[in-house]
This record gives sequence, C-alpha cells and structure tokens, in this order.
Amino acid sequence: MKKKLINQTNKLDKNSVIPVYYQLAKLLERDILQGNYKPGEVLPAENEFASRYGISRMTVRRAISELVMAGMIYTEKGKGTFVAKPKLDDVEFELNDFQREIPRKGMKTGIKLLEARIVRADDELSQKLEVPKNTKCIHFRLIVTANDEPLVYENKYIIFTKQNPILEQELKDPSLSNLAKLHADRLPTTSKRVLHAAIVTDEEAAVLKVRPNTPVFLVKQTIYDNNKKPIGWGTSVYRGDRYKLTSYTGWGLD
Amino acid sequence: MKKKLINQTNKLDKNSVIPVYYQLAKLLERDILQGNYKPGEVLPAENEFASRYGISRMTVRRAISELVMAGMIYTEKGKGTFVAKPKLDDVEFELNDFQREIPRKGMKTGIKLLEARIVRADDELSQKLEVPKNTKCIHFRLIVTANDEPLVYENKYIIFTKQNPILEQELKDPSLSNLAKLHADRLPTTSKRVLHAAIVTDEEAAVLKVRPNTPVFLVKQTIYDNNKKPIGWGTSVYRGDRYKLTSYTGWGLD
DNA sequence: AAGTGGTCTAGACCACAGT
DNA sequence: CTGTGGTCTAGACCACTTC
Repeated sequence: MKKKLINQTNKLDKNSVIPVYYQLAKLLERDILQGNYKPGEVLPAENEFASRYGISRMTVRRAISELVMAGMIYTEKGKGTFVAKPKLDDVEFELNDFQREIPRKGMKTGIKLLEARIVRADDELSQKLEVPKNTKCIHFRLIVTANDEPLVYENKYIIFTKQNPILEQELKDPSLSNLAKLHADRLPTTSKRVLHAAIVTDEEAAVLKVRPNTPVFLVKQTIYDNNKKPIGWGTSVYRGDRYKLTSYTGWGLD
Repeated sequence: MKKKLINQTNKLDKNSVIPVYYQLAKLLERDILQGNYKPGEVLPAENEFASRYGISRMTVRRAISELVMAGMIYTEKGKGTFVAKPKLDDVEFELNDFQREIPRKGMKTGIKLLEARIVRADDELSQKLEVPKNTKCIHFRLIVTANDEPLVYENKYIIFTKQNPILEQELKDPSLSNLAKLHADRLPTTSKRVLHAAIVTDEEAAVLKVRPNTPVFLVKQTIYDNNKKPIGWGTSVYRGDRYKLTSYTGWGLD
C-alpha cells in the first residue's frame, strides 16, 4: 500500500495562540502552492484530515472553508474536495466580461493572429519580465473582432522556455495566462493589470480602423508564477467607443 | 420592561430543505434592510438568538458569518455584533483608491465647490433619476485638487427632498452617497458606476486646465435606495494622465 | 453498501469588554 | 465579575456519488 507522505514533517500546535483551523488552512495552502496537490486533484477526505491531525472534523471544515472562500479549492457533495484552477481572467474591473458578453448579444467573435514569432528582449521587455536583455521570448500580435469589426488589439510576450508548436489553442484562448501555460514551464498563479485611459497611437488606429484621437482603454498585464517571478507581459487596447465597465456596490444586489 | 418585538411573526422551519442558518441569515438581512436594525446598532447576542429560535449557537454563528461575509454586519470580540454602514465608495475597479493614495504620497488634497444650487430636472436628468421633468434637484459642481492641481471634475445631482443648508460636510466628503444622505430623506444602499474612456470636452479641459484631446476616465454614477429607486446621479472626469487603475487576481496575494 | 461533504447539536474553554 | 464573540469537540443525521 502506497501512502501519501505529504505533510509528514508538518504538525499542528494545538496550544498555539494561532487557531488550529488557520494553521491547517495555511498548511494546505502551502502544499497547493508548492504543487503537492495539483489543480483538479482531489484532497483527502475531511475525516481523514481529522484523524490524521487528531482534531475535530468541524475544525477541518473551518480550514477548508477558508480556502474555498479564497477560491483555491472547491467542494462537491458526495464526491470530495478538489484543488481549483487559478482564475487569472476574473478581473476586478471586469474588462473581460465584454469578451463574454459579445456572443450573448448575437455577434460572432473572432481572433485574428497577426504575428507569432520568437524575439529577443529589448530594454523595456527585459525590465518588465525581469530577465537579461536578448532573452528569447515569444511575441504574439492579435486582434479580437466582433462581426468582423476590430475591437481589441493585443501584444503579448512570453518568456520562451518550452519548445511548443503554435497550435489552434492559442486562437481559441489567446489570454496571457493560457499562452503562458502553453509556452512556459512555470505555472501562472498571479496576474497584475493596470488600466490606463489613452488615445490611440497611429499604429493602433490603423489596426483597429478607428479615427485618430479615439479614446481607448489601455490595459497592461503581467503574469507571475508562485514565486512572484514574471512569466509574461502584454498590452491590450480596447476601443473606448465600444467598451464600458460597470460595477455595482452596496447591499441588496443578490 | 420594554421588549423588542422584532421578528415576532417570523419562524424558522427546522424541517425545511432550506438550511436553518440560511433562513436565519435571510431573516436578519431583511430586518436590516427594512431598518429594524439600523447601521451602527448592536444585534442581540448569539446566545439570545439561539434560545429565541431554539437552535444551537453554532448555527446562529453560521448565519451571522454569512452576513459578515456579505459586509452587512461586523463583530467585535467581547462587545457584540453590529450592523455595518453600507460602503458605497468601495468600487470594484477601485477608482476611489487614488483619493486615498494622494495624501499618503505627501500631496495635500483639496475640494473646490464651484456651484451648489437648486435646478429643475431636464430631459436627461429626469430620465436618470426616474422623476418627472422639472422636479427640484440640487446640483453640485466641484473639482478635486492635489497640490492645487485639478485632478477630478464632478457634476452631481440629488433629488431635493430635505431642506438642509449647505454645510462644511459637503466639502469634506462630496461623494454622491454622502450628498444623498445630507439632502435626501431616503437611505442610499446601492450604487452603480459605469466607467468610460473618453476625451475631455472643452468645458472639462478648461476646468481641469489640460490640453484638448487629453484622455480621461469618465465615471457615471447612480445611487439607489433599498427599493432600487434612484436618489442621485453624477459624472466624474478623472485626468487620464494622472490616474491609472491596478488590480491583482489569482493566488498568493496575501 | 460505503464514502463523501452539508448540516446541526449541546456542550466546553478561552480572551476580551464593560461593570 | 458578567457578558460577549472565537474556537473546538465528539458525536449525529442527511443527501449525494460511486461501486
């Protein structure tokens, strides 16, 4: 019988001022971030944790509840508790909602890959990705369309570490996190986005087929692995005449 | 002895398929939204709820936990459980963070009230506020400055229902929700904001002292009472050369 | 039937607030 | 001191999934 030896060196201190549920939650969080439990995998049962650590099942549930709220794991009644996949595309200001909204409004979306090639990091890119100059990177240039009208123009760079062919997958989901998964050997866990108000450059105006001085949302995104090291960087230019961001706050929203 | 009669007609159905903690949470939520418990007030103790409804204290705690997560109430160890004040200014895309960041960066902020007078609702305003044309409203025009440099230009309208003098309070917190509290007799509970990318109009450029064609964030906000009826409406123009929005998603952010 | 997570109980001890 | 919320226990029954 093969036994999982995860946590073999880890103990919970029942006499600590730190609550047991919190210790267990952090312990599990660490194991998940370290990859001892991988996304999609099932965790040991609650009763197993309870007997393994000599604590009550309710305490185990409290620990699990913490990670569920953090979005790291999820539960399925009768089946078990599973490690969630990091959602890097749920943004605070929800710019991505528009990509999902467009199909619902009866428009057909498309992705046109303008360019995908290996480049050497210049000054700006080496600084953004925290790598030496001339490091090999993959550069993607693409536009997102709705009913053949350009809506978004994107430039994305991934540190080149995995010799993968360019597949259809890129065209189905050209998000920075997906590109990183396909072309880098480190797992993306965190994403930073900065939203700017801007005016189209001449190049962007030509690609998006808009007049000069059109207002745009300019989003600069960096994705990181679990050690906070950058994996990829990119910019997205959203047509300001077609996009807006909505947010509700307060009570009674249900 | 005076007894609170709140919930006198409300019962929990222990045999329902709906969990007891959920029933209790919804019951409390309704009481809070109806104003039976007001913001800042202390709720009955957990043991009181337990004995009042004949359920375990742990179940009461689970119900309370739901509302704490929803941000409607908060707890203080040794003191009690209290009704929270609706935070209408915590925005999903966190535009307000900049108002708070500026002082931390050593700059002194100021608010300049350009205008505050009673107006009659025109077509657009009557539509936004869902009131008949010519309804009395208060109109505020103001700019927010940092080191005497204009950063934000705002126009705000509140339905006129309370005969209050213009006080210093408006200048300390000229947020739409605060203005509504001061000049309307309905409690604001919900806020909707829509963020646009835009270019300054001539009037805005003059007030903000920026060149024409400067990119800006244009935020249109509506605040509602607990019946989803609008109380106020306003627009805010943020200098795009000074503002940017940042958001982090994923794991390991702590 | 066996195993899982979801709910609930009736206690218990603790740290902290206000008296 | 009493009352409060925070934590924890050792059970229990349920609905659901899988075999």
